[in-house]
Amino acid sequence: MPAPTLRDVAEAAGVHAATASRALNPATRGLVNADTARRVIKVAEQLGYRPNPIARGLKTAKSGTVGIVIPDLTNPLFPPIVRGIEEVLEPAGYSGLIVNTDNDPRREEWQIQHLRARQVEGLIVATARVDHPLMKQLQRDGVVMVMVNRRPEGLDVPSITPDDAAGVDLAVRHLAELGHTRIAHVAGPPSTSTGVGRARAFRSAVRDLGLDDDPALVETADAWSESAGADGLRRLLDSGTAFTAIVAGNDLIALGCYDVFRERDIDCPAEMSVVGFNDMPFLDKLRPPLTTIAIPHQQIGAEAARLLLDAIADPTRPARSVLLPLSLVVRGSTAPPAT
Amino acid sequence: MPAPTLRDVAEAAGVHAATASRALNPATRGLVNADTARRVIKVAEQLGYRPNPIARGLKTAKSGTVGIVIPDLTNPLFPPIVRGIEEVLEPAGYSGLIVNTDNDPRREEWQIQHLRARQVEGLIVATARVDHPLMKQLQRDGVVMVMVNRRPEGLDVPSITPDDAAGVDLAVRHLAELGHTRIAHVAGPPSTSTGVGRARAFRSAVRDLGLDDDPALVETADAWSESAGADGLRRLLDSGTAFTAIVAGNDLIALGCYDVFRERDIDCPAEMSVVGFNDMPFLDKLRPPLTTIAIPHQQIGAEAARLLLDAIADPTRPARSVLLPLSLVVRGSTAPPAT
DNA sequence: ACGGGTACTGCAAACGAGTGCAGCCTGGTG
DNA sequence: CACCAGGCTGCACTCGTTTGCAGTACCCGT
Repeated sequence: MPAPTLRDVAEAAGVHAATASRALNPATRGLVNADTARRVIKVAEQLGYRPNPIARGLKTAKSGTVGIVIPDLTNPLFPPIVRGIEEVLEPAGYSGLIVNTDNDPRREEWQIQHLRARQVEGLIVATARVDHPLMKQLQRDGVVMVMVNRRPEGLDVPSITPDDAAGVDLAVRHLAELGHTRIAHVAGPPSTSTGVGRARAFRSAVRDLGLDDDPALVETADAWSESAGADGLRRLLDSGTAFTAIVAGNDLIALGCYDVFRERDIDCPAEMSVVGFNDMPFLDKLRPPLTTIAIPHQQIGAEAARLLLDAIADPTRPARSVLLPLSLVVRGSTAPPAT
Repeated sequence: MPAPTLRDVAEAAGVHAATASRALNPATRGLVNADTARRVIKVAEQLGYRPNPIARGLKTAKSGTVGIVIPDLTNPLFPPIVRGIEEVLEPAGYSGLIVNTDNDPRREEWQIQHLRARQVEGLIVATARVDHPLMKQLQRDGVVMVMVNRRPEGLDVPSITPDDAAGVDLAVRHLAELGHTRIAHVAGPPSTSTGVGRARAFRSAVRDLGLDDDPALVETADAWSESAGADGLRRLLDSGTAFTAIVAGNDLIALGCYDVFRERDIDCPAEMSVVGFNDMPFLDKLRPPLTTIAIPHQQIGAEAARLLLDAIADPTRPARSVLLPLSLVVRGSTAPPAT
């Protein structure tokens, strides 16, 4: 038997479809006699009626879906964010459509086209680059969206980002307290807001704490990856600059540092300390376990979803952005410098 | 300006909406004059017309979406599978709706209800338990679905599973070749088909190779988790049974073993070898890097999606199931037994 | 008794696309 | 010249739901 429709319910309850519709919708229930409403609801339940969101969407121009655009679901950074998003979307009756862009702008554009064709009511975007024409375009088109994790510059869009500056400060301060004075930074790619932001924060933290602020101490990796991180550290080491600790742009870059440690027989943490960023899963299983900055991923997702729902409800509301506090997780990769 | 509709296109091309519809649909294009068709298509392109899948879905009772039911997206096992799924869904014009069940049957039921309400055309289910009444129910209801990774017993549903038996055999054989004769198994929970399946395969591999087939050598963990794995190994160790190598039910359980090694000061691999199962990311970064059985996750997902699309196209086609081959990845956690 | 609320409920028209059926025109044939 | 077939195109209805408007019935006050 096909799924019961609103008409079936109405008929069974002896009312017109319109009345049934009103009775079933909490917002319009007040318009119908309380008894009638009760009866309709009971019948609907008995028949196992489920409103057809497609038909509803056609009429209301609302699909009850939002697009979630991430570079790569396989990156352990994102699943918790997605969890957070769904956690708040779901009770609100929304579902998320997840797409991967593989960091490919063409693919991204295609995917977003596709999402828009599917009538998503909003977008949660985790693929922001510093200069991101597509995002500008979307904003002009009046697509409601919120950025997570990263954000483009000069674009007035709500965003949820970890408080990178505070995080970097935490890392540098920790190393300073251990006694390090020459601390290096292997930064993320300058095409990402997080890359430049953390680098900037690093310099200022170093200055604030009165440590050696030597430009030679910062090197940028050209991707958020292990191998790029390893390359970065190699360049740093080869340059001859002296340092006893490293703040890595993120955990993957820190992992790259581990590779170089092994390759060059550097003892971590005895000879060299390193702190990561993000607190990916399983970092505590490394040898040595990685000291890192923890980001409330799930909370980021949840907050982003909340912002998006707000924006959907009232698109005129001014963009609001949230900075989430981070925390330092001390494990085994940091120690006082060798004397 | 609102998105152009079929009517807009028709009007701009000077034809009736019905004609435009036929011209745009490759299947019915033959019904309209080739020139007219070309004109309509061109106008559609110029206006940037995208058919509204909601409206289309209403008429055709097809939503172009399939549900993907997984226990927990945060488990690194699943993202690659999801990638694989989307990889084949996407070119076929379908999208996937991902839901998490948290291994909670009530939640699972609720989520699946929700998916069905959203008119998904099929389900890819990764949460199968050995005895799974809900799946039986769904099958009776004629929901087309395919199982990935695990499968319930006594249910005639297409499924894609790794060839667990072959994988376990690979692991045991590897250890045997290194010279181990007393090999233990920390199995996954018996409520999952993979748990019992691998345990069964373990016993038979051990027998085949003529090693000690001692029931005391297998202990079951009551979850696929690190802590459950650790508990399992502790019980095994405390029982006093002697063994020099462990086949873990999966990588997380192996990770739990690592915890116990540290806790009891056991040197891996010198005193104890261990091999995992699944080849999660970052296993190579552990100390020692974990030897494990690699599963073609992405391929599993892709294959599952293909099966599902087939089943959607022709629901009468008999259930077909696929067993995917595994491979052994030798890293640092296995070595010859201490003499 | 009548006018004016109020409280419901039904009617019908949407939303955007797909589709059976009927009608148009054209060209060819007898 | 009449007729028919075939090739295109348009009409109108449908999918399931929402919603403005109109209508009915009832109650109240004057």
